[in-house]
Amino acid sequence: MNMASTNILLVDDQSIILDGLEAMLTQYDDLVICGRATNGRMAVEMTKAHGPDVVLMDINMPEMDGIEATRTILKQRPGTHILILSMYNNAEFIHELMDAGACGYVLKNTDRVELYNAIQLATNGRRYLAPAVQATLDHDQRPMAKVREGCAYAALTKREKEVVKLIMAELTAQQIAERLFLSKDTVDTHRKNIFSKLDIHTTAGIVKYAMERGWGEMN
Amino acid sequence: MNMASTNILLVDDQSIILDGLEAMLTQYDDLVICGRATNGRMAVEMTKAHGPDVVLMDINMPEMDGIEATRTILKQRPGTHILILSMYNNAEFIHELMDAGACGYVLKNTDRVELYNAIQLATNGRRYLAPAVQATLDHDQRPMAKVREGCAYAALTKREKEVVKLIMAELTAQQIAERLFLSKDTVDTHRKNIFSKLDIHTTAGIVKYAMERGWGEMN
DNA sequence: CTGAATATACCCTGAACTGGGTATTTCACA
DNA sequence: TGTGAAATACCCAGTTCAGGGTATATTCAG
Repeated sequence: MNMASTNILLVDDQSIILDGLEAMLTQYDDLVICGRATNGRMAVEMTKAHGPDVVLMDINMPEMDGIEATRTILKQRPGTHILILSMYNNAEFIHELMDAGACGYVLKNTDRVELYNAIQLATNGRRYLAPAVQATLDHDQRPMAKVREGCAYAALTKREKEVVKLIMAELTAQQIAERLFLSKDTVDTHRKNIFSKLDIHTTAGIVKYAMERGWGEMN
Repeated sequence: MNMASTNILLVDDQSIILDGLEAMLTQYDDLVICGRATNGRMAVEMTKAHGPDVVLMDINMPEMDGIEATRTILKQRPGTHILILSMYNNAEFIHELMDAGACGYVLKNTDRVELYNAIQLATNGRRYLAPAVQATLDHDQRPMAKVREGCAYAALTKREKEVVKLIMAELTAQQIAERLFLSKDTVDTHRKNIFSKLDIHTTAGIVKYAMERGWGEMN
């Protein structure tokens, strides 16, 4: 064999997508699905176990998201090529994943041909961004400092994440305080810190932000 | 042939999912993919053109969502069997789709076996709800009146939907008013009517609601 | 052990939201 | 033709939010 086949680890929390990807990709002779994971933690473990050439991974997942998983995987096996497959064309995601060392970013509304091409490029360590993703980066004229702040979502503390979840549950600061046995002022402080970290300034922004990251289904 | 094959129309706005479903389902000899649509309007047209036995359809789509599409399709071809494939296990969705006449409701985190079984049942006009979906219905103890109100989202007027979109864009009532050349009072009125129709009482609720319906990506 | 991050709590102020009304015009549909 | 829905606009009152501070324990990693 002049060309070794590419081992791919599929990572997505929706198994219908895993099934679909698997059925789609096994049509290509040079691709081998060496494993499937349904969250980031599992992806990290399976990468350690199977050493795939390419990890094709979603971002929004329970347990550990695709961004953290990317960082962790590349810390353990720097040679791994990680290709992100997300429904969100979002500047923060893209920046953060590229920083984390992901090899490419394609959208779920692309077709199989583009996906296959992206996988080929990823296999060879070449970078690929879907055209729409590249456009998002190009049109994102915010100063890098602002982008960085927006990227800080992973840096939300445990408590802050709890507050976000209760905000999404349509509770007021007062109600959140009661639920967490805190002062309303403390909840306000948390809220303010969240705003500051994410460079967001309204409740609507927080909820949108959280929903884009799949927090609507969690816990 | 003692058993005619089942013609299936696939409907989802993410073509990677269409590709995946197609690759997965063509493995079954008795299933034939007779068409693919990427939004509700297209689904309606293709149903008219191809007369599929089963329509396998997502809910969140641009142009026309899966709920409206279900109603329209069943008005035109009452014999069509519509199977919903959604990521959201949401009581309002389920109620509304069952009322609209959908044949079943499965989640995107189910596996290919369950999907195939659901398609078989749909083909024969039998109803199927994923276990988790059934559980959601069982645990939804709200009086039917409340559920009905929550189902009214399709009844949001054009203007109300515009307001929702601008709320999601993190604008205040004042800013929305300026954008739409309205009085701030009018925007407040719209907001109140939205709350009332959806049985929601906070901005967070509106945003969550809209995000669940895919309005985050639209327009 | 020490410094940074976290979590807690309070103050103040003005803007915005939420809920309760009422009322007019327009426009489609029966 | 008239009835109802949609869109517009206003009033009032109380609550909450959002942004600006400051401050004190506690925790945790280097």
